[in-house]
Amino acid sequence: MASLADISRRAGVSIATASRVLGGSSHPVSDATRSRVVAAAEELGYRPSELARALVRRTSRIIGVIVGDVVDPYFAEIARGVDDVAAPQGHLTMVCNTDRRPAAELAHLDVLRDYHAAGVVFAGSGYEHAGEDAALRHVVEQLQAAGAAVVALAPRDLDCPSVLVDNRAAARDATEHLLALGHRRIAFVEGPPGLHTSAQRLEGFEAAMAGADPLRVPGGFEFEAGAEAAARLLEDELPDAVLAVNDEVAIGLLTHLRRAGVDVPGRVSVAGIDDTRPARLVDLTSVSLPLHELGVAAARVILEGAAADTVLPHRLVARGTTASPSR
Amino acid sequence: MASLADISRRAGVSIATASRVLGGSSHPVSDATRSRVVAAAEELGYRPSELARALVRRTSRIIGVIVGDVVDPYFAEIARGVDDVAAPQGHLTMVCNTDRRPAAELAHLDVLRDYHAAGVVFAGSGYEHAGEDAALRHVVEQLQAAGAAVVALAPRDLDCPSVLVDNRAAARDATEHLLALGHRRIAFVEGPPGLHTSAQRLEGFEAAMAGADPLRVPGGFEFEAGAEAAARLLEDELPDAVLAVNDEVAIGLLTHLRRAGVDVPGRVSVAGIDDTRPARLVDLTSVSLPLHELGVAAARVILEGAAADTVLPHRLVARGTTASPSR
DNA sequence: TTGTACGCGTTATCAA
DNA sequence: TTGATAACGCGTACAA
Repeated sequence: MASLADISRRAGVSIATASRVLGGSSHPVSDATRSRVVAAAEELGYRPSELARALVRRTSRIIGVIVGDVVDPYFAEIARGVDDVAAPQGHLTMVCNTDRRPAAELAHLDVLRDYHAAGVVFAGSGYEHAGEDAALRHVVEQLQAAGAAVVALAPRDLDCPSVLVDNRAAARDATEHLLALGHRRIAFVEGPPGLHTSAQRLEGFEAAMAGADPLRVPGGFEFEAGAEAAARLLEDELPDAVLAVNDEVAIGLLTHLRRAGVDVPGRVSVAGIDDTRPARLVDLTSVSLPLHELGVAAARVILEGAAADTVLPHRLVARGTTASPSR
Repeated sequence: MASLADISRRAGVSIATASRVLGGSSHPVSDATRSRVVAAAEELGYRPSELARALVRRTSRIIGVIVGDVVDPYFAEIARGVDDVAAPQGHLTMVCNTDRRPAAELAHLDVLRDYHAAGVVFAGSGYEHAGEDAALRHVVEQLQAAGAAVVALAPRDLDCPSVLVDNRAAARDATEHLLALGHRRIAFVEGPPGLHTSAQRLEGFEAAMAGADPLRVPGGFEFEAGAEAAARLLEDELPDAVLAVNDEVAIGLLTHLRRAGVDVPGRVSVAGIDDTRPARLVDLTSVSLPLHELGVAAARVILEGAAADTVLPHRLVARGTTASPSR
């Protein structure tokens, strides 16, 4: 690979001038030499070393996206949004899988710092009173001290800008949809305990159910949790409707109920939150969250210094799994 | 951030010795000084700069995964597999989204080269007679010349090791499943034209249908293509069964058929290939491909020099969308 | 307008 | 066993 030294030699100029024209410096260079340098670079197929550049500039063009699981469409959509604005600007998106383990998160953050990442996006929510919090805050501070922009796309106990959705309102809207259809006995399948997002969605549900008869079932964020919740629900008396903390769980629930011969939405209505692609596949009523936009916004905050601390809008999408009680 | 120089000063040794103990060199260092260096590093929270290290070693610990779309579970599973072995070894996984455009692929490869990536994984298939081929081969050669390991997980006209699945056999197995159920008029919804994978799956279908009555419908790799294929099928006489080039298309087909009031599998059987998570969600018969393992294998080839040019096994998974013709 | 020379943080070669 | 010192490839203050 041709280096600046090669170019300068070939163009008969100093390494500094070569750097100035090729690095897009504002330092004046005569048109004559400029074109000579450009020609030489062209001929040798010059490409600046991002490594060397990052070393001296003290910041690379790497953006890390911390996700719980790339395979989860919630995170994939966000990652896609980040990459859609980062890639055209020559930045590289590092999708860091934490497998939903705080320790893995920490490890990834370390590596990101070692590469002098330009920015870090926390795609998922943090835990309330997490033990790793001190260590986490420490790395984040180091990252920021090194000039990296850190953005959170879900509630986290971190001192950084954020772009959020209103989880409480999302859950409330979904619950009100169910109420408006005429349901009264509504169950909520909860998310993983301790997660901010879980708590907020539960709050939204309970707020909307004030006065009514709120039922709570433990759950999680994954398909299996939905299936288990369905089993539990089937043991007791079935409610009129169920709102799950997210689509994944709602689909697990839906699948299990239907396999057990329960008519959805005839006997029970089912709704989720997130509106990821699978929701559309099974015609699930859900609350559409601007996931791709969340990623786009995060990238803009990092690369263009866009304003942060905003809340993006969501909207309910009524589909075939919710209906008025049949009588 | 503390550098080697800081450590060496604090421990009262030269930069060289500090590097030797902290960099895990085999060069002998007395236990006394070694512990002094370790202590100093501990106190200052030393972390080697991956950037500087990569610059001198001429290779970074970055692995690029070229995918058509991270949101597509096919690619997400592969990326996850790569990361699952790369992360524990301190390597960073760069998921590069090409949006299925060869030009974007090229751009990403350029950047990967500029960062001296340790390896590149091509997750998706290449096009037959693609115009970008010359440029592509060129970058790949440069990458390899720079010491990067390149691995393809689908047929590509590239001079590099590969870990594959047998697409022909996968399509054949699915077709034979349909035949074994008693279907004769079977349609195949094709993939994007020109893609190797599309061609191979079609071949497998036609091979199995030798003698029978093969029907072909143009398609693609996405949900919408399945819906359109369903519309087209509904115009003419419906076949007994349909095999789609992948799950995504099969699900589009399934959804559209059912919305049109067609009984699946009562009237028509539907099957896909890939067995991504959505297939399980809608109880779709499919051919399970070892996607995660593909990613794992690629990472092992890159990081551990594992043997390549292997073919991983697949297996048919019969579910609720296929059944014998009812009469 | 151009060039010299130093620094970024490592690794590696060669002496001592 | 330890230490100078030269790369690696680039940006940039300073000098010319």
